[in-house]
Amino acid sequence: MSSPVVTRFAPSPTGYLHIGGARTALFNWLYARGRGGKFLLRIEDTDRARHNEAAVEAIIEGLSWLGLDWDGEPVSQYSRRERHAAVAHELLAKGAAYRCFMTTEEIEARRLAAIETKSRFESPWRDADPATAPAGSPHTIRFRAPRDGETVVSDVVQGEVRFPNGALDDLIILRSDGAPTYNLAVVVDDHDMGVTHVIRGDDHLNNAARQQQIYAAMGWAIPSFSHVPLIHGSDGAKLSKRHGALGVDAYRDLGFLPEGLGNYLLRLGWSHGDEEIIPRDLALQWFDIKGINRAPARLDLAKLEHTNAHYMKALDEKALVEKAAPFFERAGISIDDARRSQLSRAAPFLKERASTLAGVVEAAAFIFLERPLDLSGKTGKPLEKEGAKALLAQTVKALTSADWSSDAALEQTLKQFAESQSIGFGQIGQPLRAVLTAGLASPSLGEVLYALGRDESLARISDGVSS
RNA sequence: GGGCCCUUCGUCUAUCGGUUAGGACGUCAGGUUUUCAACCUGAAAAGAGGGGUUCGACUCCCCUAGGGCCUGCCA
Repeated sequence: MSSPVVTRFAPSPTGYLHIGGARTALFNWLYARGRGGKFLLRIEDTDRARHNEAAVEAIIEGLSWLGLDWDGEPVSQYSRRERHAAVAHELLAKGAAYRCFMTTEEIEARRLAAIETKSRFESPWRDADPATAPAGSPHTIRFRAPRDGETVVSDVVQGEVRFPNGALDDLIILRSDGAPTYNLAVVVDDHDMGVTHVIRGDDHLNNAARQQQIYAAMGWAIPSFSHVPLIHGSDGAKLSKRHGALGVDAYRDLGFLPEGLGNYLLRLGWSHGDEEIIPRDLALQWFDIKGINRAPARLDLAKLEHTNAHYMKALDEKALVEKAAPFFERAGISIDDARRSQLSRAAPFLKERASTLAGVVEAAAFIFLERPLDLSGKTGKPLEKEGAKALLAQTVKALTSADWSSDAALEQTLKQFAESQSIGFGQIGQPLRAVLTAGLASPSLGEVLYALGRDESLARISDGVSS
């Protein structure tokens, strides 16, 4: 019945994978992979200045990090420029395009005049006798777009969008240096690559009309178009640098997991009933273009964090330590074997309290404090209480002979100790927490002791007693 | 200026003519508690405005306002 789905992601190499681009890539990937189709990658580097290896690498890294794999090699649009030029000449031969000898100044003047008279911008060469052309002069090739009537783009997201042809002028498809322009290149490449579904940002909706005219002129089948709304910043304006992170690499460096960012991006502008947590396998099952909203969505960091926290909790100890290690290194805490084992003991409680990998570093700060801890000021206050230090000294004794194999056992020891002294847990808990963590945010005391380990814990308490 | 798109709680969204307009994040208030979180319970919070169509509109149509995209020998 229907032919296999082929989608593509076609970013221009800007130096990073834009967060909005990541979302359209995700949509394309899900649509293709969820239907046993192909997902292709093409770099829109028609403009020579954009033909830049490092920028391509950044996009590839971003996609890989997000777990979006593509079929075949990434296609460089630049490398296909001869094919594009050939199509331009084919259009010329068919009479669907013409040579235009206008200079930049002439174009500028005509354009202003067209706005002035509210008429369609047109090149005088559109209807000129080719014989009158100044032979050998530099010229562009323009597409001969229909003057009258309308072009109707049937968009899966936007519905039927009608463009009066009078508003669409004859665009240049081949520059005077022989290089193709974007609108020609996209059409030729999408056709040659067998793309069946074009899913892209709605900043291209207007282009779709022009592109459709080229498809028609070439007699090519028009792919299914889906123009998805752009992502906006928290103030509703187009996402830009002042809104913060733009590239997915920046979100990675902030400590977000690809699963978390991916889930968040998926829910931004797309929904499946009331579902919020949608792992990749369910996304593959559920994703459909029909669920995409028509209104632009704003990026909300708080919700991203919440979504990410969910995936943090799903990480096992080993993965958590592995993934968080670079964040510790960056904070100047090198992770040796001893620290690695402290971290993995603490992992179950750390991941409960951190919504990002960077947050793990904060949550684990109490573990890597250097002895002796700074107990000055408010931090040491619980120690000033009558009998607090004596109580701590007793606690050391109780803990020395305790079972250190689990946080629950340690918690139990502390509870029993408090009972044996007939005091409330708070009385021992407060000074103990002070000397163990110097007042930093930390998990339950059993967990703190277990994470620090016997030697470090007892040393910290003794430090406190003699402070 | 012209063409096109959009408009439900602060934010992401559900609703496909009949609902007390639902959920999630965030916020606030309680609970739990040895700190910070997490967690649990509850609350406040929305159909941009105006006209139609209809027995009945968030839902369909029109206008207005606001926002966005395009209008390049950029993509």
